[in-house]
This record gives sequence, C-alpha cells and structure tokens, in this order.
Amino acid sequence: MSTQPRATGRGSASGVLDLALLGLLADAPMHGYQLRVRLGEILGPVRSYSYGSLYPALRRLEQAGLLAVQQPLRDPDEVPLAPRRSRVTYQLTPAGKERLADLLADAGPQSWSDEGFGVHLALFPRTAVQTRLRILEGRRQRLEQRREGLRAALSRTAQRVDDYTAGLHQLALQAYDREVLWLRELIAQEGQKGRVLDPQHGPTARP
Amino acid sequence: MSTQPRATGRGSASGVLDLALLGLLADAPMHGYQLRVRLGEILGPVRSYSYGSLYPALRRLEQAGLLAVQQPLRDPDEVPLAPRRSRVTYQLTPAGKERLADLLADAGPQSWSDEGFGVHLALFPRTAVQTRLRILEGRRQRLEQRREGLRAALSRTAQRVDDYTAGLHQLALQAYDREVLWLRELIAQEGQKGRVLDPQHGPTARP
DNA sequence: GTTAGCATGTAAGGAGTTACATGATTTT
DNA sequence: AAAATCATGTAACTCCTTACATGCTAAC
Repeated sequence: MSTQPRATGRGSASGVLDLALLGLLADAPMHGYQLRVRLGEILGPVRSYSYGSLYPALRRLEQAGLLAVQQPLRDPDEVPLAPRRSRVTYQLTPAGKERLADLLADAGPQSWSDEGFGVHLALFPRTAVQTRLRILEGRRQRLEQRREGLRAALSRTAQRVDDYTAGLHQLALQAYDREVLWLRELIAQEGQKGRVLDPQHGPTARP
Repeated sequence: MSTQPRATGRGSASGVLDLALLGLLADAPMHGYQLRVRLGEILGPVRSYSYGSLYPALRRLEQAGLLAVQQPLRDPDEVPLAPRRSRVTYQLTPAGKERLADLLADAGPQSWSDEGFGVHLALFPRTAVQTRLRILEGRRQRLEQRREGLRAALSRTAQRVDDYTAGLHQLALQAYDREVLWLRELIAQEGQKGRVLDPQHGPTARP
C-alpha cells in the first residue's frame, strides 16, 4: 500500500532524535548534557528525552561513523593517566553531514508527525525551500484530516458524548483550526521565496 | 522524592488503556472491535490503540479476574462442536467493578497526563465530584506549569530561535491559555455541584 | 462463489523511561 | 569539606506498533 520504500535506515540514523542530534551538532560541537538542553528548547518543555535515550543514541551515531568524539584535554600539560570521561564533545563527521543532508531532504510522513514536524521546523534554516513547502503542505493536510475526523466524530456522537469530552474535543478542534491558519500563512510566505529563487517554480509542467 | 507509592498495579490493571476498557465495559458488555471504536471516540481520532495492544490487554484483564467472557451461542439449537471464536463479548466481574472504582478514585499524575486526562474526563459521569475537582485542578496546574516553562523558554531563546519554531511555540502557548480557561470554568461548575451535594464541603472527616 | 468488511489473535521488535551507579566541577 | 549541580552511562522494563495469520458474515 505504502509508496514509501520503508525508509527507516537500517544501518544508521533513522528516528526523530537522530535528526535532532545531527541538526544541533551541525551548528556547533556539543556534549550530551548541552544537547539535551537545546533539545528541550526546540521541542518545547513538553517533550524532552531522557539521558537513557540520549547517550545510547550518541553512541549509536558514533559507531555508525556519523559523529566523532573530541576527548577534551583542557590543560595541555595534564597527561591523562586516568582516562577522563567527563564532557565528551561530539562533532559531525563528513558522513554525518551527508546523512543530515539526506534527512533534511526527506519530506515523508515522519516530517508531518507531531514530533518530527517540530524538529524539522527548527532545522528549516538548513532546509531547501522546496522541501520546506512539501513539509508544511504535508503537515497541513494531516491536520485538516484530523480536524475532519474529529468534526465527524463530534456530530456522530453528539447525543452520546456531549457531556465533558465534547468540550475537550471542541478545544482540540479550535487548536487545529489555528494551526492550519498559521500553516497557510507560512506556506504563502515560503511560496514567495520559492518563486523568487526559482521563477519557473513548477515541480511539474505549466503552459 | 515521589510521594506516590509506585502505584502501577503489579498484579493487574494499571495503565490508561485498562481504565478505558473497564470504564467502557461498565456501560455495557462489548467485544474487542466495538471497544476499539468507542475508544477512538473518547480519545479523539488522534490517538487510538492497535489491536496488538487491545486484545492482549483484554486477555490480561480476563486472567486477572476483572473481566469475564461471554461466548455467544446465538442459535440455541446449534451445538458448538467446533469452538467458535468470533465475537467474544466481555463483561465486568465484581472484582472488575471494584478495580474500576479504585482507578476512578485515583487523582494522581496519571490522571493529569494528556492521555489519562481524556479518559478520566470521559468517565466523569462515574466519578465522584470531589475526585473530579482534584483531577481538574491537577490538570490545570500541570498546564500552567508547562505554559510558564514555555514562556520562559521563549523569552530566553528569543534571539536564538525566533524564526520558525517561535511561531509554533506561540501557538502552543495560546492553546494552553484556552485550555486553562476552559478548566477554570469546569472547576467553577463542579465546585457548585460539590457545594450542593456536600454543604460542609470538607474532604476530610465529617460526622 | 467471491469479494469486502467484521472480528480475533500472535510474534518480533522499536522507542523510550526509570532506576540505578558513578564521576567531575562549582559553590557555599 | 560538604552540598549542589553538571555530566555520563547501563540494565531492566513498559508500552505500543507492525506485520502477519486466520476465520466469520454479509452483500453482490
């Protein structure tokens, strides 16, 4: 059924977390603790990741050759007889940059999901305008779909539910409406940029 | 640190799904497929559960003695030589009703979480007014906490983020505001009921 | 009589948390 | 020098999804 070729990368980086980590490290080398803070900033304080997810992910990315560790020897005189563990700084390798570019170019379902969208949005400065548009469009469609589903459910169950739950669903409905409006604005904005950068602008034919 | 005695029930029903199932079956006996539909209605079309979660959960609840199966022999003449599997209807046992009552009386962190709150709200008609108030209060506090966290993050990162992500966070902030307002209304409403039903209004001892 | 939709189930695995364990640095 | 905070890491576990496999029932 799915037209997607099952894109969850086998050998290496796949999930939302991986994209976020690679994206943040493209700005500047960082260590795990710092990454978690920045992660919290772009995801909002709602959704963060525990260290139990973060550190294994970093190790996985390192072993996949996408990250390199910089063991800090802050004082050049200080010979590290005991192998110091603290403050392991990670940076992108060339392979990591390639992988990041691939992930940034992806505008599949993952990029429309609640989590994936937030991360992709935070990385829009590094994303091609055409890809931005596809992601925003995908997100808009997904939200409108949910909104219609919820509307339908609300009218279907109007007599059955209508007590407390109905209020919550109304709130959700309004939230969808507002996000859709915001998306339309963003899409219009990006569309402008797209046309400026690419005056022929059609991905397909136009007379 | 936590004052909660690690309440995730060892022997039997614990999670949000279990509460939802027991609550729905308190209305009427149902089979799995039906339960999934009703589940989708109360959770909104956003979050549903796959059959891979649903059926194992039902089996678990049954083996814990909280549910009993009603094997349907629709035609009384038809002796079921081959054990018919289709349309297994579940109903609450007395133990199940007890467990449901316990879960409904719980106003802990789980009942304030995004998922748990929706389910508890749908079961408010079966919930004591005092418990309703505690759940609504807990939810309100959690949301206000998130809102403040987000506000703080927004002003802290104003210069760093302020591109695309800031817009998304602004939307989230507004959504929090609206839900908090709605909660305040509900709390006022329930407070009325509470005072009518219990004029002395103390949650602690009263002759 | 065959397709479509209703209905039930299992095995494997992904994604993340909690709880634990430890070390380093800064502040008081 | 004690306390707080920064920082890293692992093992066990929870919860849920995906993909698969199967059977029943109604409609065409």
